[in-house]
Amino acid sequence: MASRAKATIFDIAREAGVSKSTVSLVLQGSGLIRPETAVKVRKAIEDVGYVYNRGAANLRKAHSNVIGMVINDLTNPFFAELAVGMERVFQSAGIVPFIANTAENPVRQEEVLKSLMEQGVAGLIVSPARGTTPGAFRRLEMAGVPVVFAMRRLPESRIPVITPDNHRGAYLATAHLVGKGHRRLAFFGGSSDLVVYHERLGGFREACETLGIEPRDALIIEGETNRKGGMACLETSLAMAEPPTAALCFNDAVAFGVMLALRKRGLEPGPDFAVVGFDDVVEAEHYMPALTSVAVDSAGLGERAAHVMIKMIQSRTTRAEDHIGAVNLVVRESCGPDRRAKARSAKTGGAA
Amino acid sequence: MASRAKATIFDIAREAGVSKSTVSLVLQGSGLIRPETAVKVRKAIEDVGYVYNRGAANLRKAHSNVIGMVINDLTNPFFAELAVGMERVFQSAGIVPFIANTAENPVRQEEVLKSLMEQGVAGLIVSPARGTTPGAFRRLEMAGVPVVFAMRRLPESRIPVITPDNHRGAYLATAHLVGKGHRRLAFFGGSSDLVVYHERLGGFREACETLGIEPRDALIIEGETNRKGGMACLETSLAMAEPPTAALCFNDAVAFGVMLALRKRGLEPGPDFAVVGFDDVVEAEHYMPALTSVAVDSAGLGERAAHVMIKMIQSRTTRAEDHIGAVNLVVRESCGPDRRAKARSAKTGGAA
DNA sequence: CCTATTAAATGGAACGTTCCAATAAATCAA
DNA sequence: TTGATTTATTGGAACGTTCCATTTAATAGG
Repeated sequence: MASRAKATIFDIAREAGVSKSTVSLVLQGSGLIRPETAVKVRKAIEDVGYVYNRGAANLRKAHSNVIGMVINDLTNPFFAELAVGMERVFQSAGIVPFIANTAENPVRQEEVLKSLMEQGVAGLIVSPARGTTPGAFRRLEMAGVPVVFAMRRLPESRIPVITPDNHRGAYLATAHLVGKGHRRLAFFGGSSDLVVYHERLGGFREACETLGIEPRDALIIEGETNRKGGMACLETSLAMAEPPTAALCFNDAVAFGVMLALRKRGLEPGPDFAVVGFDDVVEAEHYMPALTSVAVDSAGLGERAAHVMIKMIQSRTTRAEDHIGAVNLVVRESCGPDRRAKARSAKTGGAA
Repeated sequence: MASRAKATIFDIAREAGVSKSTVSLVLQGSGLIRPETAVKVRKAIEDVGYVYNRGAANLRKAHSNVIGMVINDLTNPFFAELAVGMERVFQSAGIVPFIANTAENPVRQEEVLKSLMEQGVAGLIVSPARGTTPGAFRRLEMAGVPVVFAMRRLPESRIPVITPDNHRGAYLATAHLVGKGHRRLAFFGGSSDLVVYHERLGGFREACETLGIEPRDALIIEGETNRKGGMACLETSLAMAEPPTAALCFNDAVAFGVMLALRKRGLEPGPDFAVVGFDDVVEAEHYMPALTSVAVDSAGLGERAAHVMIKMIQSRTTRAEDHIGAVNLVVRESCGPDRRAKARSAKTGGAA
């Protein structure tokens, strides 16, 4: 119970009747010490209730084994998945990553980054907060700490990026809607301060152009990237002279909002108005109706980001190639039956 | 680009033409140094691209300002909320907490705890993984590190706990069901290796007893604490001779599963079978039908836990009082209308 | 039996900070 | 002026580890 002064390797040394250097060697698992000595030392370690002081060690050693993951919104399961994916590979590499949340706040992010640096991290994986200034990572670059961006990129930056293929995802989703016979489309939610927004919107626009949808039939409404934003977008669009009949949403949360708003108006998501989401969070599958969405495999991207980081650390470089992850459209029920074909019976088997 | 050897306070000292001690004082914001000197030093700090080495400082200082939060499942928004609540208060106290995820795995938890200790944390807030052995925190107690448990408690442990009033929550929910006219009830999901389970189940049982429900009409089915578990529980219960007409679920995820399974059988959650959840996650409000659930204010509990931790650190104690957070039943649509009010026409039991 | 080689263990310096005691400079009381 | 006091600044010794250069012990080669 009494927590007497913290035990150090000197205490262990005394207990085991060896020198501090020997203890240090044992701690590092060096093969230079006689097995019986090692056993003796390990017993002493146990007896004195020793806890390794990594701070002291890092003072002498070149590199720490701490990696920081900076996430913009942990309450969003989508980003939580990303973190979990990274953790998985770090774990198997014997590294314990520390996660910090910025709550989408650039000031907070600055603090977090500073703190992590002071802690002497070996590397940083960051999903930058919205509104991050381009200079925010200058200090890190100066310090030569390897950094990779996950899920989001910054406008102009040489830092390697791991993101899903947003452009293609949006293209696929839009093509799906056109294929269902829709001719007046909308892109709901998101705002232009996010690079992701431009990527997804770009895919939407390209699909419209390629597939012969007039620009005036491709409505774009910015909005919050949550349920509320989705509800607002739908209301706005339905108030127009020639409202769209289908929408690609910036993400699933927006899509859920749109479906909620439809229901509130007595419209049925799917038959009455087609909705596609983006991200394919777990909820999407269980919604009523199940949401068609672009799956991005965020856990997989997390794993990839972690691998890249480990490589960077090993090769002591601060550069790496970008990685664009494959996406695929998961078709469920929220786009209803084909518009031009006859209405099929309501019971569609959920394609997974 | 070139990351020349890390700058230390000596480099700053040379640059500013003062001694290292002066620099140290400036870094600590001591009022002892002349303002003009401080300005000079701060400029030098900026110029050399200095980053504070907290590890070195902690070696000398009494304690670090790092606090660890160990969460059993970050992908569960419920626990993510808890983490965010804690973060909020730590932030305003100038502390950057590090979050680590154990993915409900006691072995992983052990590693995480060890790593955090080695890092020299000043305190630890833990939501223990399922199946944590009672001895898992002995080392921490020996080291005199303040620990508080959040959301979950361990069977026998002197470590302070911050949890919602599970017993009362379950009691309220059960009473609500009885008040709606249900006489054959069920408790779905969870398993007895979790203390929370016993607390919630206890509330359910007490309510049944107090309100005159026979034990044989109070069905208890253990199961996974996710959607799948909920679906399984419902199936099992409906296969019985006299199936229940209402269920209190271990948590919202189970409740969602139950509702899903009901729909799959062509039954309407609410009118045909009443469902109450526990935790009141954001989704609950938006589900179809909206889920009646016991709100526990996890962010609030997180804040409370953080406050307790800060107190403990300041008063250098490892003990504190438990705190049981208030809960309240949020009534929505998943329990349908009153049973006795309506004619007893709709038979709910053995569908199929 | 002596020396060369290998194996095992060790002492000392260094890492970047803080803190204490000591100094130097400026101010005050007499 | 002189000593006492206050105000700013400073050098040196820790803190707990790692790593290098040595020392000591054990083994092999002749």
